[in-house]
Amino acid sequence: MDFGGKIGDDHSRTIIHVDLDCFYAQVEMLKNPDLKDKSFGIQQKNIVVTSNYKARDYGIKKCMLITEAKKLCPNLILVNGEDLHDYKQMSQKVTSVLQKFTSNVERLGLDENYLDITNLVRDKNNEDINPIGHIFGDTSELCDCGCTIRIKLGSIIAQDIRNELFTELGLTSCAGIAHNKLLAKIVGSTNKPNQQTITFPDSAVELMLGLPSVSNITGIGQVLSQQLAKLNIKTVEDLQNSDLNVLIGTLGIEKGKMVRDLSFGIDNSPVKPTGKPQSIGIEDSCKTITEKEVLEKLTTLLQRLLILVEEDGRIPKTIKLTVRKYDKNTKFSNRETRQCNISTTLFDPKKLSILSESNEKKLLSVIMRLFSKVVDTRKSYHITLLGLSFTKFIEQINKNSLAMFLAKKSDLEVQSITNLKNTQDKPPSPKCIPSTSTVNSDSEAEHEPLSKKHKLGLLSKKRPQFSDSDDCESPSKLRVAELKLSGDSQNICCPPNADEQVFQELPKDVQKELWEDYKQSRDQERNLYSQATKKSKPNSILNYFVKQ
Amino acid sequence: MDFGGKIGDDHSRTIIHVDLDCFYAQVEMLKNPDLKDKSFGIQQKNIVVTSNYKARDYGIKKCMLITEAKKLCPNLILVNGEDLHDYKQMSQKVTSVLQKFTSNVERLGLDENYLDITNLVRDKNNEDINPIGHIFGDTSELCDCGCTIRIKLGSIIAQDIRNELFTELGLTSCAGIAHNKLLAKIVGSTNKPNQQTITFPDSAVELMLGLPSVSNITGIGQVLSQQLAKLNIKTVEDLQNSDLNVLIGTLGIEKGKMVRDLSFGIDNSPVKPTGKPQSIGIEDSCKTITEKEVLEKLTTLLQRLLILVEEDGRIPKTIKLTVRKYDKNTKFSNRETRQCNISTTLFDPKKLSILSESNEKKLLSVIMRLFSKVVDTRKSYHITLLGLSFTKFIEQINKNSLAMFLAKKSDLEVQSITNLKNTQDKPPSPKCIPSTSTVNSDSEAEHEPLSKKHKLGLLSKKRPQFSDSDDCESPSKLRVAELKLSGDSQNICCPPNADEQVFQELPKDVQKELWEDYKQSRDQERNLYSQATKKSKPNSILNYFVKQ
DNA sequence: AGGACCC
DNA sequence: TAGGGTCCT
DNA sequence: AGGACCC
DNA sequence: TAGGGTCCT
Ligand SMILES: Nc1ccn([C@H]2C[C@H](O)[C@@H](COP(=O)(O)OP(=O)(O)OP(=O)(O)O)O2)c(=O)n1
Ligand SMILES: Nc1ccn([C@H]2C[C@H](O)[C@@H](COP(=O)(O)OP(=O)(O)OP(=O)(O)O)O2)c(=O)n1
Ligand SMILES: Nc1ccn([C@H]2C[C@H](O)[C@@H](COP(=O)(O)OP(=O)(O)OP(=O)(O)O)O2)c(=O)n1
Ligand SMILES: Nc1ccn([C@H]2C[C@H](O)[C@@H](COP(=O)(O)OP(=O)(O)OP(=O)(O)O)O2)c(=O)n1
Ligand SMILES: [Mg+2]
Ligand SMILES: [Mg+2]
Ligand SMILES: [Mg+2]
Ligand SMILES: [Mg+2]
Ligand SMILES: [Mg+2]
Ligand SMILES: [Mg+2]
Ligand SMILES: [Mg+2]
Ligand SMILES: [Mg+2]
Repeated sequence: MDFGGKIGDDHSRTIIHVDLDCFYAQVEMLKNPDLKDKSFGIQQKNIVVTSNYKARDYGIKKCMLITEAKKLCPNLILVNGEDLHDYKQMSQKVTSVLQKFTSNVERLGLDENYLDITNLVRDKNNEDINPIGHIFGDTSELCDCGCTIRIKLGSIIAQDIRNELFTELGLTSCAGIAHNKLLAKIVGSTNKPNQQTITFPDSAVELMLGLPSVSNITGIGQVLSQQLAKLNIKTVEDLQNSDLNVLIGTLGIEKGKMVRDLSFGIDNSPVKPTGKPQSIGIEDSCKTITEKEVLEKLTTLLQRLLILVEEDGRIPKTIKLTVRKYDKNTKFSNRETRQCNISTTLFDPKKLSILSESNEKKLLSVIMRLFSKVVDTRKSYHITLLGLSFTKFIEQINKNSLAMFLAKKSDLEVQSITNLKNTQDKPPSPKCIPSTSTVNSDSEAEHEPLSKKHKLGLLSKKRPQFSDSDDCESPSKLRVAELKLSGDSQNICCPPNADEQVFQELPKDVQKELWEDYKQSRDQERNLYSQATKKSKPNSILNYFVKQ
Repeated sequence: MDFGGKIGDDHSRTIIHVDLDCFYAQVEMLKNPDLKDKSFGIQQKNIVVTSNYKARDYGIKKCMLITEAKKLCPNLILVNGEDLHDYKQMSQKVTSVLQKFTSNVERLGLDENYLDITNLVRDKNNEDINPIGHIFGDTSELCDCGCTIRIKLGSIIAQDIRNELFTELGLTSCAGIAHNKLLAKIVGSTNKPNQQTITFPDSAVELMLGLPSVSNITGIGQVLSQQLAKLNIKTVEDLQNSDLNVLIGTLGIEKGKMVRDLSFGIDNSPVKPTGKPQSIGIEDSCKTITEKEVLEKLTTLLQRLLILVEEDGRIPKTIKLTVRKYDKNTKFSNRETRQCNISTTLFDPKKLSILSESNEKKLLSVIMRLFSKVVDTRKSYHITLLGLSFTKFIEQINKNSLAMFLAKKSDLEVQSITNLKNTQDKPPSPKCIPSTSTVNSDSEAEHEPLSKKHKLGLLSKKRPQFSDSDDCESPSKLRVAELKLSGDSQNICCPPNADEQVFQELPKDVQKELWEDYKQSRDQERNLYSQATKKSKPNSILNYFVKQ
């Protein structure tokens, strides 16, 4: 079943992975353009969580200690990024832009998205085209199953997408295009920032072998890496050459097979459309606070959380408290959580962010009750982190969620915003389109080709404006392009409650039949019965229960 | 917020609870009618899990030890009931019958179902009617919010339902009708077997006070009972008179409020439509088996399990092993479980119950690997129970599940099978209709008014046949009855992905708008883009990864 | 993965 | 205590 | 409720 | 190490 890892490698899909450049830093530069020509980092307590590319020239790394960063770059400017509110907001805008291309968009963290664009590039049978951007690997022998042209077409869509992110939101990004998620993500990281790269299935092994260690493979984390290290498997090559039975022996059949497949660049995991969040939470670490400070902190956290809830729009059903206690031998993360359901009536559906005074007291008392389950409040205690999050929400059925639903079901719907003239005949105008093919991997790549009038105020509600006389065509006018999808199943949707992924894999005629069945069926109201006149006598007596 | 427990008691719904009489025993009597005039129990290892009502006359209780049962009734016949296959099959048939009345049917165990029949009795504005069956409580002062007539109408539907269960499946049952699940279930148990009982909101407190102890309240189990006992709360009256703040103090706000509400008969929990099972499992206890017997047992369990899977029709994604080790101080149940995902390709979609030889070996090896995670197989061990279950399944989108889906969405659709003449003008013919009003609570109530020709062979595929000349009208000819529902929203369905319960609570016009929106929206295929010709140069070099 | 609940 | 299930933590 | 994974 | 998230056990 498993010869060298090549068996079972599905070439049928085309996936784009989009990763924003130094995301938090970009958002801060949009908020304060003065930062653009300076080296700065985003500070969260003791660490620089990310930095702009100018700062990276000094050797600043993500999640570096402030002290170390300052050693490398004494003039480093620090911008506080402990409140993720603005980043989350921008992140959602990014995903919304991507969802205009396909509804099958999966988020990963705040700055990454996978798009399954198979439907957008399928069955074109086109003449060969030149892809946009970088190509990883050898191109002398390419697979002829159809994946090659699809991936090349994918590079055009990726350019579209990145253009749109830039013109609509002012954000630069990287993209990777491949036949699976793993490869798309990894290949996209080979040319940063503000570039895009494709790779074809035959280069997968080479791509994977370029990774420094197995832990660089998405899905292989600390624990798995350590387990593999015990088997003397440290590099991707080690993993490729490992004995599958040995892997299965210690990792189980599931992880064993998966991990080895990954080392060959094989990854059949689907792009799973990300819906509304499963949880909304905030946390704040602190230097060992005691006793009554806890209530204050929690009150503040709750206020902030409620704003996020209001932006989300759903009423939460469950609250969870996270506590980290001071612990000298802090090897393991030692967080503890308690959760409980909350009354949905605590919230005013018209204004989720503001609780009545009494409801706020109630919620806070619920929270403190959770706290007393974690901490023996009779003794003294030292807390180093408090978190609050809501999980589970009342399902919304408003216009918005209905629209969301419709978007999900119409997976074949796509809007292409490619400016064909630009991408075909001449290099993209630096005024509206992030450069790609002319960019090298050196640090000069970081320029942002924004016109002055294109300053996007993050805090202003308006979208960027374009003058008609600009030499860049308006990207907001969506174009219906010329290539037609073959195999279009017009007006066929995945019936509700049906698994969309499964549905998409069904033969077209079966899809059609299922959809027609669904449409035709309508409730017959037969819910009728007649009066009855039969008498019956009331029951009596205490302890009337038939025992057993 | 909480004065005596009366606040927040929602009278708007009408709920029927159906509970089959001595369920396993009834099924065995259908399989072997010779048992009908004998006292017998259903044996599972050392216990009598249930018995027919003839046996109960001797004092046999559910879950009684065999030894004790034999003392009470030395001639007790024992029928082995360790394999639940036939009971599960019949249970599903019961639920299917009930789903003809409303799609909102919630299962509880194998022999109980709740039906929310609000839509079937709503807004009738009818003249008063006489309810069918018993009435619990005082009827001199009844609530005039509309709940009274709805509950009375509910008794007619309950009779319909019980008739249908008897004529279609040969099963007798009890029903309780009230404005919430708690009361419906409890009031139904006041007259057993083969009877039905209604109660009105004003009798709720009296009904609850008739329960011997708080543990008789559904939702209050061993742990909660013990916690309450520590607070000196043992009877329902104790609970009603308890201090809510004290309850909240030890149980938390959630459980505290709920438990006290329950003691007053307040229960706003919705009837949640039961879909396909979340898990399918079997287990077998044994007298401390060792070493290699385990593989044999597991092999047999797997064979049996696969038959259930085939009957379910979905391909499982996860397997779970349960192990109970021998433990002298067996105070707590000490089961341990391990689970893992399994390859969906192990199964032949055409024949789920039969694995290829190599796939069976693979699955068994997966199972044994799970076993070795629980048990240190190097030492000797003593296992007293092995269980295997599948959890998580590939979502089906076949004709069956589509039909299921359609049934769910057409919640207003109902088929009434009432023989109006029978219920209105004369006592039900004992030949087809389970007696109700003529039945007393004595042991004579257990008769089954089946004609000889009405023997239902559980193992025969045929439904019971009725001769045309029978004095009972064919129950399989569904009748459209005379009472029309007001407020019918014809052809309005709950849009997919929308919470049906929420949807049902929306104003009719909003429901209509949402449904119309959904229907009108159709995908616009705009998924088109053009070729691009832009050149780009292939990338190069090993260890090309932009670090960080 | 275990716990509490239900039949 | 059998031999099933559900949802929560 | 905690664990492993991702950013 | 911050301050978020996801799904599994
Ligand atoms: N362990 C981490 C990793 C990242 N982030 C945040 C900060 C980043 O800005 C953002 C995106 O993560 P990336 O790894 O994509 O990093 P950047 O986008 O900042 O930089 P790059 O240009 O390398 O993608 O998530 C974080 O909070 N904690
Ligand atoms: N702890 C329990 C309780 C019940 N059952 C099984 C045997 C019963 O036949 C069936 C239904 O449970 P009931 O409590 O409804 O009992 P019966 O239907 O047997 O009797 P009754 O007529 O009292 O409802 O479930 C079980 O296996 N374990
Ligand atoms: N065996 C059970 C099943 C349910 N409930 C009660 C308590 C739960 O709080 C409530 C919620 O049931 P849901 O099915 O709605 O589950 P969730 O609370 O998880 O909501 P969601 O469906 O949004 O996940 O039902 C219970 O007490 N015991
Ligand atoms: N953080 C994550 C999320 C998912 N997965 C992988 C492993 C899971 O086995 C697989 C399944 O994802 P699903 O969302 O399909 O979840 P389930 O396996 O629970 O299926 P179901 O949706 O039927 O519950 O995804 C992972 O490794 N890490
Ligand atoms: Mg990233
Ligand atoms: Mg990034
Ligand atoms: Mg990793
Ligand atoms: Mg029962
Ligand atoms: Mg019963
Ligand atoms: Mg109880
Ligand atoms: Mg368990
Ligand atoms: Mg946790």
